[in-house]
Amino acid sequence: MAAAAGVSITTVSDALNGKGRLPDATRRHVREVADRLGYRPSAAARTLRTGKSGLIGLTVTTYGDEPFTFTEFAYFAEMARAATSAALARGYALVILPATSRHDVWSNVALDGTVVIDPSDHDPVVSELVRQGLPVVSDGRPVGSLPVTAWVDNDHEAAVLGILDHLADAGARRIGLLTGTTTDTYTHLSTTAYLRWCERVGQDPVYEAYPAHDPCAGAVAADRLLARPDRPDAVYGLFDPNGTDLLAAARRYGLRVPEDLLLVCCSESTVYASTEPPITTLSLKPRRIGTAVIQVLIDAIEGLNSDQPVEQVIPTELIVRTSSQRRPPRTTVSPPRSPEGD
Amino acid sequence: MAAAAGVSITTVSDALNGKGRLPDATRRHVREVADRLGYRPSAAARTLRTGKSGLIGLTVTTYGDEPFTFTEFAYFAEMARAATSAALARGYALVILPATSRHDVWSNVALDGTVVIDPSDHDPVVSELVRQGLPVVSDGRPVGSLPVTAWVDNDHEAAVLGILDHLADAGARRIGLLTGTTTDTYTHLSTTAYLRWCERVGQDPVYEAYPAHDPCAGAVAADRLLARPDRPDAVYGLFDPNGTDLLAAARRYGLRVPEDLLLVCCSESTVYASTEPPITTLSLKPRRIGTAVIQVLIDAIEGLNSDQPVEQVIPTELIVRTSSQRRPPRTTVSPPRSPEGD
DNA sequence: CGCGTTGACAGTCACGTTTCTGCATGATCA
DNA sequence: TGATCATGCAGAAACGTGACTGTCAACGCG
Repeated sequence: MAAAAGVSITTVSDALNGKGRLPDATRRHVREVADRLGYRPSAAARTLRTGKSGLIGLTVTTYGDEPFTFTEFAYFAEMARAATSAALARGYALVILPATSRHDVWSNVALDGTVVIDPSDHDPVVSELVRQGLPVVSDGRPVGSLPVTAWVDNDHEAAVLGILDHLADAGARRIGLLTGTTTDTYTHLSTTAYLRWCERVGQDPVYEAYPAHDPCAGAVAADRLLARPDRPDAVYGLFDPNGTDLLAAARRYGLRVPEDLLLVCCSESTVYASTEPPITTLSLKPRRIGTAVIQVLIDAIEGLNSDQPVEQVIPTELIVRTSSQRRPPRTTVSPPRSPEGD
Repeated sequence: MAAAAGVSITTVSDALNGKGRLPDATRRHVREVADRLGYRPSAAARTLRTGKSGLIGLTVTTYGDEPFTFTEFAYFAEMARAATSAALARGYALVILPATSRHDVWSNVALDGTVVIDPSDHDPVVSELVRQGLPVVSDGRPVGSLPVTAWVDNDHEAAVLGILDHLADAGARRIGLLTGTTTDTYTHLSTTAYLRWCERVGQDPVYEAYPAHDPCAGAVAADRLLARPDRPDAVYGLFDPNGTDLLAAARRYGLRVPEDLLLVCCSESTVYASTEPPITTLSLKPRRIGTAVIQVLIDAIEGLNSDQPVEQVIPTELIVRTSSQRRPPRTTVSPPRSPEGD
């Protein structure tokens, strides 16, 4: 390349990167020759020299045996898509990596930083990355003493309390919860918020837990919840498929929604807008979370705000539909209390 | 690192890579020191030296302004997940990249090869990659003279013909099609197969087309289709959300499914198992496609079968549910004719 | 005893950048 | 006119690895 343009390697580098002291004529000449030859600088060599690869790792911690759960819930897909877009806009690309601690894959790729979705307690991958000095930003408040650089999350407790109040306002006397058996932050915070709410209003908790990654178990748990002698007259489901599962279970037991059973579930799926009846959902705003996570991470990579750990709270949105209203449906959108702005 | 272990750089390299002629004692010693120091060989340097990065690009060509459509259809998410798993199992990681021809992102990452989902005609990114000598495998038969290394696809024509026969067998007299306005292979092949089938059996084509990336347009098109004076008594929808859209439209017009209207749509979503009624879907088996694409690509990268271009056809699966059966539903699974085995 | 062979490493180069330093050349100025 | 200085570029080091090549001792064998 340098030879073809009749200049030195230095001149080529300076011309293409806009550095050095070169007259515009030389710069144009070099670029022209580069274009003609289809020359592309080697990313590997640049990474080796500069120490920056422009790559960001993306990990979803999972509980099943499959290494990934992109498709499991719409939340992950939405979040990943937003993160990819945001990273790209700042010149970074996302590498999908497994949450397992198998070093061979992780150490084979030069990363500038990592996004971890819903990290578990004492995640070995996170510890290793932090030890290497790489910034790690998590989607989801880190459990225990996980040493992440920053995190972004919703206020899950406020969201659950808002939903329970909403259901109580709609006339619910005994609100049930469909929750998970896993120990991640989301499940934990949501469940304890529910229990505290029950205690406050003096209602006996009515809930069923199941392994959230098992779609069959969700349907069974929904059925169990509605088969109980202390059957609830309103249910909030923590996971995306709970809405359809609960709807099917209600149908089996001859319960009309919303007349006999009020229903809300946490989901990003649009199918709940056209179920019969449409189901009220809580959106965690994965697009905003994905974008925020990437911005914070890239800021850390580029040393833009290394003063203190960043903790960002994204408000949720309750999309009220027929399933949680005893009165005739109004298709309005009302956000729950959100502790902080964006 | 070399100094810490008291040996030369060469010895470290040989010890960690299992090469050279070293006694096991030295090998163990070096590995022990490496573990203790938390030493990881530089991926960038290795890539520069070996010319292999262990990274595979993944691109979804899109038609909207958003750079990605992972979440748009469950197909993409499933396919991407399977591809990620398969790549990982062979020591490769996936990098999500935009389908745009902006060079700056593409040339900033060292790729060993690329997976392109549903490439459009004369895709500039594909041409550029092939020119660089990188293997490119596409999900979807390439249009025109797109110079991909290999491709994997379903036999969309056979699938459509199978569905139309299935609907005709169930008593349909006039079968309609909900299709797209885009020019991708899937839409094109499916639509022409429909038109040929109509010609063969002597039925006037009844179809509505809409821009597939616009979710609102889908609902409108479904409505249009059922509002026509020559209203079909069976409809096949080419895209994932068509099932719920058509179901909602049928409800508006007071049409019972399957009594007044038979319904099939192409989807990977499980929601159609629990709609009212459950809807028959065609699965393109995205997991098998994603796995196959990665295997073919990595084989090409590693030079395992460079003898000839690989073209692989994955059979589809028709999941028959209530919506396409006039007789009482039997929940059986019957694959359509599939031209080749796997 | 001489010679080839093998084991066990160390030395060195090259991968393709970026970046720092250095060297001409011509212009400016005292 | 000689000193200073900006300009325009070339040279060379370094990034950390992997693949050769080289060296030196020990050893077997005729």
